[in-house]
Amino acid sequence: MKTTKENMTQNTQPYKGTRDFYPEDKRLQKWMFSKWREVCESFGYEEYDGPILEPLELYTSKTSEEVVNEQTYSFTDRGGRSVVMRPEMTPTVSRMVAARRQELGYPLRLYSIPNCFRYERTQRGRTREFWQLNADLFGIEGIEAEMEILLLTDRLMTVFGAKRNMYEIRLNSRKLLNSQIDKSDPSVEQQEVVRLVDKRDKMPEADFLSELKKLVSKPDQLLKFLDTKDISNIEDPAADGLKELLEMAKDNGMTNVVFMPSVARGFDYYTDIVFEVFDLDPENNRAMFGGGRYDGLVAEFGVEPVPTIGIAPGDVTLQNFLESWDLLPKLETETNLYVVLVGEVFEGAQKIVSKLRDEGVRVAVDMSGRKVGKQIETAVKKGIPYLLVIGEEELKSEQFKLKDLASGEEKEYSLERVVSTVLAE
RNA sequence: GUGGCUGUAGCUCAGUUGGUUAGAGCGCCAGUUUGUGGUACUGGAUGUCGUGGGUUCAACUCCCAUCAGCCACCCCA
Repeated sequence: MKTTKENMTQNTQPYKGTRDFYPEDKRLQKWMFSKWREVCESFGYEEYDGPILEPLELYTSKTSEEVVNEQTYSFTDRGGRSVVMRPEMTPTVSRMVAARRQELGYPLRLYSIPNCFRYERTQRGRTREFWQLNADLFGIEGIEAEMEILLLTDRLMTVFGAKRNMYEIRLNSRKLLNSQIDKSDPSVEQQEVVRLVDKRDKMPEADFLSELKKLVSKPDQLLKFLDTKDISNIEDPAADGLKELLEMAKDNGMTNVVFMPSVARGFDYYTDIVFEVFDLDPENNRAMFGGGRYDGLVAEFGVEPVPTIGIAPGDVTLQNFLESWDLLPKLETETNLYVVLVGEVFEGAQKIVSKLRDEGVRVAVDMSGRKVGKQIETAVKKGIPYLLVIGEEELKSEQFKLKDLASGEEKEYSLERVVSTVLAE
């Protein structure tokens, strides 16, 4: 059978919206995830995981309608069940908490880094498979939970080298927003107004106003609220928590936490405090990720409610952020030593190599039989820092030529010195 | 789902008002007498010009469709 060029290109491309992770890409991902883990664990969050596949019902009435109806990868399994590949993690973790509602200790701190799938048109910052950190705090009703999540969010940015002038944490409250909507018109459908408010910055102001007038008979009260910059001007009991939270954030030196009445978030399950982390780079001015309180979700599984607040930063948006602020590190290969073989010494060299591995050196052996120059080129290409030459002479003398590939320096060492030199870095 | 832009070697691109053997740089491979790379020199491979159809004596260049990528909207990580 003839393989056509067309087939070749199709076969080597990853499926639309997914990414192949070659070693240099995977290194970056591992680096980001390890930072996420480091920060979460420093707050006492424990890692969990759940299945990629979930029954469709898990998402109906929990996630936003559009996400469930139009953006899921779904299929019917051989038993006739509707199955989806998880578009987000929150329903899964809520299900898990509900299942062991009584035996889990509260406050319960959980985090996970799941890959999620959404059938969407791809664009900057948006793929069809993505990873997101989900960190959730269960069992605390008070504003202290929000405060912890804000501190966590802040660290999740600064751990990557982000400065406070690079991003802003914008706070609002669904409860407050709904209360303000009620005041302007008690009969109005809150959810629709919330959605409209969420879109305000992205549409012409005139359109926003005319849309708003369709939904609210007396929009002036609401507009006044939306244009409020200083929360202390708002006299509404629903704003109390927010005021307290802003005060606490300020006391903790978080100068980039602000009140933003237009922040609403798309998911239906949020109940009170919501927030978004904004990239302040004018070239990439957008919400990177958000979070908020969703006190009702666990109770959807028929158990007593568990107050919950969580955040979910994504890998793609984070990477865009780090790129635009030049915060991506140069990551090197995990391998620290490349062994060049000269002559028929493969078997003899294995004993040396095993000793090196026993000492914790990560060694790759070139058994290609190519000339030394070619073997060195390969080591350089892979970015391996050290090179060890093993031939008949070395096996006899037990003295080895260790080459520092960056400087080009080469020295004769005993195996012991090889180990200590290579691991010194 | 809606709209805009783009699609020529692995990568970045050039390719004249359609004209007959499609180019450059980088990269890649090989060699410069066989145990040492990153410089230099020499040589080499690679593309049915995203795919399919149409117009034409002739298409990489024009038209249509399709796929893919990018960007914005929608939604959201």
